[in-house]
Amino acid sequence: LIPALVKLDQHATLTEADRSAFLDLPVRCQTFKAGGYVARQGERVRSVGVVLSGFAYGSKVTSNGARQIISVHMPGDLISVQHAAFRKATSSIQMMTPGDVALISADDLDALVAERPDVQRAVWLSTLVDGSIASEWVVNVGRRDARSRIAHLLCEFATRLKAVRSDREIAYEFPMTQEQVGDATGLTSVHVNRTLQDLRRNGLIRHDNRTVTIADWKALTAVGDFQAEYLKQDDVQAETSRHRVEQTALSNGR
Amino acid sequence: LIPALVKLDQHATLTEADRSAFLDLPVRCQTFKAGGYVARQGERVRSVGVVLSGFAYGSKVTSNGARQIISVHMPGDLISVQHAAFRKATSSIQMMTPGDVALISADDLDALVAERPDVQRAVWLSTLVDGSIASEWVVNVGRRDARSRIAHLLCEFATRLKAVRSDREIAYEFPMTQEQVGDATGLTSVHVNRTLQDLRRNGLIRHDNRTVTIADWKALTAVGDFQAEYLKQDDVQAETSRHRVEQTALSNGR
DNA sequence: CGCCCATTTGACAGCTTTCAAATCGCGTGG
DNA sequence: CCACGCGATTTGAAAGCTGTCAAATGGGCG
Repeated sequence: LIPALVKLDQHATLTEADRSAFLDLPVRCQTFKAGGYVARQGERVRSVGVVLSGFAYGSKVTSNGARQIISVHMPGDLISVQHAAFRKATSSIQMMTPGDVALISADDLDALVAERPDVQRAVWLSTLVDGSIASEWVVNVGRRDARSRIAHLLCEFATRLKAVRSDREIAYEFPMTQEQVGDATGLTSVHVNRTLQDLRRNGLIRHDNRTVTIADWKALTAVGDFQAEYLKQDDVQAETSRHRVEQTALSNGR
Repeated sequence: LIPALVKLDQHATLTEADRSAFLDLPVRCQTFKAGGYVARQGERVRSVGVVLSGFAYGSKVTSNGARQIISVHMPGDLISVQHAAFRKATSSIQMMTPGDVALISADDLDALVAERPDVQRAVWLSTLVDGSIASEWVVNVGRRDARSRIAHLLCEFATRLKAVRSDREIAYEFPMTQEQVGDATGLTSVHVNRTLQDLRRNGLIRHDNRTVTIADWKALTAVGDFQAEYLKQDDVQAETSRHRVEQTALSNGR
């Protein structure tokens, strides 16, 4: 649970007791293959998840069979929190790549946060960031053309993966197929393909297989109309938090 | 703040002490005219709001000048919670109609929820519902055609306004201009106009001025691919909560 | 080496946008 | 009480971005 704790620690000031109480939560780790369901829309939900490795995504399917990806979850992210809160999955969550997810009983988490307001606040704020990302996605699919939508998605990934280093080429593992990019941006895989080629021809990105490299960050953020503020990842604070968290983890033998 | 308390009470079991502590929060009421800004994107935010009357909406503007409405807020809704949590507005919030908003200092709210985990949970869960709505909007603008998008929006309004009564025509005040409907659904006002006419010609709705009446709820939900579960408004519980809340309010003289 | 899934390509259709311009609705001032 | 003014609604024609439908190509894994 350490990667999740690092993220939580960014959002609230947790005490050592808070941190170890969180780390002491009983977890059930589960390994999924790509495409495996962590939750299915409509099902009863009894646990929240923490992505330990790999990528996951949330999606809904419309009555005419189209799929829309509504969220992407990276290692350390809490998933299914909204589902667990109401004990019902309002969307499906699947693995985008093979990976491991730690499952925490919703009852256990409820009990923990009822006892520890700062932990509750940290989890809460992490869900608020998820909401902020969702809002930006509404803008992305609602008001941007294909070039911008895809550019924006690539920028979001780079930022969330903390792959952005000033004045250097940015490269990262990009786990989505072109069809999934289409499902996330409200486009067809065919058009994603053509748009990706266009981005490549213009020297903004390169991509071979599963790795994307952003050749011109400034230009790509301009095309994608990307401002990172909505992700509000305070990296400085994250560094200090990681430090504190690792000490906690060591002292707890995890 | 009573309407907000009613909504919060749906999400957690609050004690009398919780309720009166919430109602005792210092508030500053402010009257806005239509179009007035409750918050501007990028600004520092020091308070959360409660819509007392009228409708509000959140929006973002893209670099090429297009506006996307990302949320609609109705009387009783908490607004700007995400902004207040990070003390910064990541979107603008404006009134859609003239109305009153109660402003609560973010510091005061932070202090309250730090003391009262159940209140924090209630506020948290209300923001999770907002997130659920935002996710559904991603689906709406990403994967549905104009007819469905608009039908879905009308269904969402009817449900959130609790205007749905079985086997009867549904009528409610609809505060959005066609341009705003376009901004919410990712369409142009011109196309919204044509699509509304289409919906009307097909006998699904009628609309004069600011009031919409849904002539065929079943058909409109089918066209809009609308399932109300994601709004998870438990009306039964809401009724009992309202009862409790009004007692609290009376005993506090509000 | 072969199968399967992801990527790529082409031609064409179609939903939505664009750009004006006309009309309507309604609050305001005369 | 009626004219005026401005924003909202309507309408038309044409352009455009994106989708659809196949079919070919490519790449990775058993």
